[in-house]
Amino acid sequence: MIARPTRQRLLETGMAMLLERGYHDLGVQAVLTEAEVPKGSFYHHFRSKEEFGIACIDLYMEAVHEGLDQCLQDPATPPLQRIRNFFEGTAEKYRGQGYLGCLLGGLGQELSGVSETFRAKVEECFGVIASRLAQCLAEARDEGALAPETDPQQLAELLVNCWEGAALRCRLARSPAPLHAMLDFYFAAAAPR
Amino acid sequence: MIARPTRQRLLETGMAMLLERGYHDLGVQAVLTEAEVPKGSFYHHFRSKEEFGIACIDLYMEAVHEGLDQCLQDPATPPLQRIRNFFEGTAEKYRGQGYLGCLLGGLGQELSGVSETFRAKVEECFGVIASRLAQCLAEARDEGALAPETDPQQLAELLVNCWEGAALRCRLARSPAPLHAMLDFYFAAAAPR
DNA sequence: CTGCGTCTAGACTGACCGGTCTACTCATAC
DNA sequence: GTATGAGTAGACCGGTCAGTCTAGACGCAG
Repeated sequence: MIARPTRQRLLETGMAMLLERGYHDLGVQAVLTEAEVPKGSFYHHFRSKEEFGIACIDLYMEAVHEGLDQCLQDPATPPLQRIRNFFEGTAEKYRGQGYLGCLLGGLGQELSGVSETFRAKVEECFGVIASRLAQCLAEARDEGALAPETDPQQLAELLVNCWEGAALRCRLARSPAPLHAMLDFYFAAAAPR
Repeated sequence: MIARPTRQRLLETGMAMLLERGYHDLGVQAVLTEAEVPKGSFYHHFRSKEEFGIACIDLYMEAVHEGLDQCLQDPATPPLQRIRNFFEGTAEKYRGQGYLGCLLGGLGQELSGVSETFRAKVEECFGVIASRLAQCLAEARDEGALAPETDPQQLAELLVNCWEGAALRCRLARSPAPLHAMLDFYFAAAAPR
């Protein structure tokens, strides 16, 4: 017996609640109540709240990778458009959550001054995402859709960072406008002159 | 008697500690210990922790406005360069704090899902900053340094948002590189083609 | 001097925190 | 049948939280 439902339910509930409330404002008990799981089960599946938080990030990243898989590997679409599709899809996801922004950005901001574990985790996640985008940007460059002297990794990091800024603002303003404005600017600027 | 020293010391201490630890991880007692102030004084000067947090943001904004005053009103410098100077100065400030990023971004991320007071406050602050930048961008446009069809307010909001993203990443990576990369990209892209 | 408001001082309160503990259920193995 | 171990159940623990309360220090007005 793997008791997948309980553990999975905890993670899904936790991921949603962490996005809304952040880490320190979210008590373990609140997750348990929401997921209708007793405390003993929680500490059976997770050694600590911190480990639980990290596991929630892992679950979040699974979804991100799925999105990247779906968008970035479509050979029928030009590489830059694939990237744009990925972010448009992400914006759509945000909409469904009430424009609460990105879990990585949220936990990264809140915890990176206080927990080396979370700081390193979130930083690593951003690096991984950027690397996948960079691959696609390199393709775009090789096809001539970007200037030949482009550094794909740096351009990808920049994209991720600006996206996170736009996601923060979308969270503050409860609006998708900052997301789309940022994408428009970025893709207009990245194209070779 | 205004007892400026105590109140001021609390705010300065609180501002620094909020930047590092965030709101919920920071106990009132920790601020008191650091500032060497007894609890009675704290609740004499502030009605609650929330009011204190807002006051810390106000103090932070005072410094931001000083920076804007210094940089944006220099008639000897072209408008776009003035803006760049402001952000370079801000990056320098971040360096002195160990690259902990921006207090507005930090508190905005952590609290906007949980406190309407803080959400509105931070959103307002970003709007104010963007408006001041927009004025300067309008000047730049009128001088021909930007395309005539530029919307200064939108371009300013974009700048603020992307800056916050870069500031988050600089906090995560403990490095100024994301800040400068973002500025390079922005100013290269904003110039008319 | 007395009286009063501002500010300092810190013990104290009740709620809630993360985490532990023991007891229990139940499916499977023998 | 009995034993085993994963998972459920929630009472309980020490510690910490934001906030309150009473007491006193200090400057000033009369």
